[in-house]
Parts: sequence; C-alpha cells; structure tokens
Amino acid sequence: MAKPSESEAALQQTADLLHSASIRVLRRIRSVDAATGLSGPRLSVLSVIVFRGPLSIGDLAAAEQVQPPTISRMIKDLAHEGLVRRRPATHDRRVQLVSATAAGRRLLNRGRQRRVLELSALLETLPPSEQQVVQAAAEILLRVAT
Amino acid sequence: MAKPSESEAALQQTADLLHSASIRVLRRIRSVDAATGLSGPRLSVLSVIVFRGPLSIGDLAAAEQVQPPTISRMIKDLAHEGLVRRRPATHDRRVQLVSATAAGRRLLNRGRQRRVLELSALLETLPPSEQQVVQAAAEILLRVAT
DNA sequence: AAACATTCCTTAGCTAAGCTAAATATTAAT
DNA sequence: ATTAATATTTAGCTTAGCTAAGGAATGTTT
Repeated sequence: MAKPSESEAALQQTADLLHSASIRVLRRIRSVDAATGLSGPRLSVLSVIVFRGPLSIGDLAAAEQVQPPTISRMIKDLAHEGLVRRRPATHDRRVQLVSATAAGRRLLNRGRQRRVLELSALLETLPPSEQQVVQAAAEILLRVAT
Repeated sequence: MAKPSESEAALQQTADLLHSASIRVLRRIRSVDAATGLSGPRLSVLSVIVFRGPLSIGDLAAAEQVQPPTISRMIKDLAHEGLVRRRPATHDRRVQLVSATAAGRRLLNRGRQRRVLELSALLETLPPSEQQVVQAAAEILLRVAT
C-alpha cells in the first residue's frame, strides 16, 4: 500500500468517520424497528415494495442485493401475512408483480414514523447550525451514493 | 399523531434524509466487505474485539445488540479459524476474555482499508467544501449517537 | 461453613435468511 | 417445431438470531 498524500489521508479519515457514523445511526434505529413486529430484512423489502410500486421478484432481489430465491420465500411469507400481494404480469406471465396491501402500507408507515421520531429526538439535542450541517451532508450523500 | 410544528417537520425531514443516506453508505460498503471472506456479523464482532481490546462474551453481546449464545457460537468459530483467542479472566473464572490474534488483526485491517478506500473514492468526486460538510456531520453524529 | 441465589457462559433445539443447484413454466429465437 | 433463454420456485445446505435449560464460579445469608 503506497503512502497516501496528505489530502488522501484527510479523505480516508472522513471516510472512516462516515463509516462509523452510519453504523451508529442505523444501530439506533434497529431497536425501534422491532416494534413493527417484522424482521429487518422483511421490513426492508416491504419498504421497497411500498415506495417503488409493483415490482418483480428479480427487481426486488437486485434492490436488496440478494438472490431471487431469498426474495421468493420472503414474499410468500409476507403475502401469507396479508402485507403484500402478488400476481403474474399481464405482458409476461413468468414474472410475478408484487405490490403492498393497505395493511402493508399502514404497517410500514407507522414503523417509518417511529424511526423518524427516534432520529428526530437525537437531532433535537443539536443546535440548529449542527442540524443544518447534518441535513446538508445527508443531501450530498444521497446525491452521490446510489 | 398530532400535527407537527414547522420546526418538527424540518427535523423529521432531516431524520428521514439521514436514515436513507446511512442505508446507502453501508450498502455501498457491504459489497467490498465480501472480499474479507467473513460474513457481516463476524466482521462486526471481530472489529469490536480488535478495537475495544479483550472483552467478555457478555460485553460483546451487548455491543452487538445480540444475545450471549449468538456471540458464544461465533467466538467458537472465529477461534477455530485462528482469528481470535479466548481465556478465562483471572479475577472471575466464569468470564471468558476474548482478544484478537495477529491474523485476526491483519484480516480486519485489510478489510477496513478496502472499505475506507471504497468510501474515499466516493468522497473524492465531491468538491472540498462538500467533503468538509460530510466530515463535520460525521463528527457531530459520532458525538451524539452512542 | 453450608445453603441458597445470582451471574456468566454454553448447549440444545428452533426459526429466519442467506446461498447454490436443479426443476418448472413461459417466452424468444432459429 | 425445436431449442435456447429467462423468471420464478423448490430443495437442501449454512449462518445467525432466539429461548430455555444446565453447569460452573462467585456472592450472600444465616
């Protein structure tokens, strides 16, 4: 590993801080998520389904960075719990289009609300100037991190 | 749910952005982590062991927000792979103190290096002013989010 | 000091979520 | 009409989470 230049070192320090901060933020949220009654992975796929509309199994697998069989089974379970509905696409009956039921949307939105409130409580302890820094950083990262 | 005031709404928007940004940052890192040959959970406990020194099973469980049996089994496996070592504490022979081996530290540091470089590549595309915003935000969040 | 209670860890056994390989069904192409 | 390709499912394995129950060491009470 070559010796990094000064600016590279600064970049790496920022990267390191960002890594740790992201971990802590999500760790904080995880505890609150338990209240939904869904596991992390299920909550995550339900979220994709709710916000990115009807979607095939394959698209869901790509979105979750997971293999199709994993999604296939989760959708079966979520459908059985009435949170999600699936039907063959009209243009290609191999693909299953998955969408959220009203119950699925309700559950997700309540969970999302709890999460947001948990983080809000954290941000509330900051002076407004720092809140703005956090917001600006989040916007920057959302722009560049796919 | 009561109607939020204007500042509460702003806070919630920031919280929402922060949530999404954190997810995307960690998702980006996950792909790189696969190169270590360790799963996410194992990498995570190894990291805690390396950076927080010798630690009991119970402390590790608390750090990872997981029940002790989960850690107990993972430590058994990591020890078997030579990445970690455990021995009874001298002052209380019920507790097992876990520490990293040289091999464990090497593996972790290489992985950490890869992660940091991956994020650095992302940050590099930003103008310096935005890099500073991200760094400032990360520092703020590390301060308030345990 | 003996008995009881507590604490730390492990074992056993379950479920969920990840994987690969192989099967099925539909569509596309030759 | 076959053959190839694609989308999903099924089957079977591993890892990681859980709870319940047990063993060993330590603390507490009488």
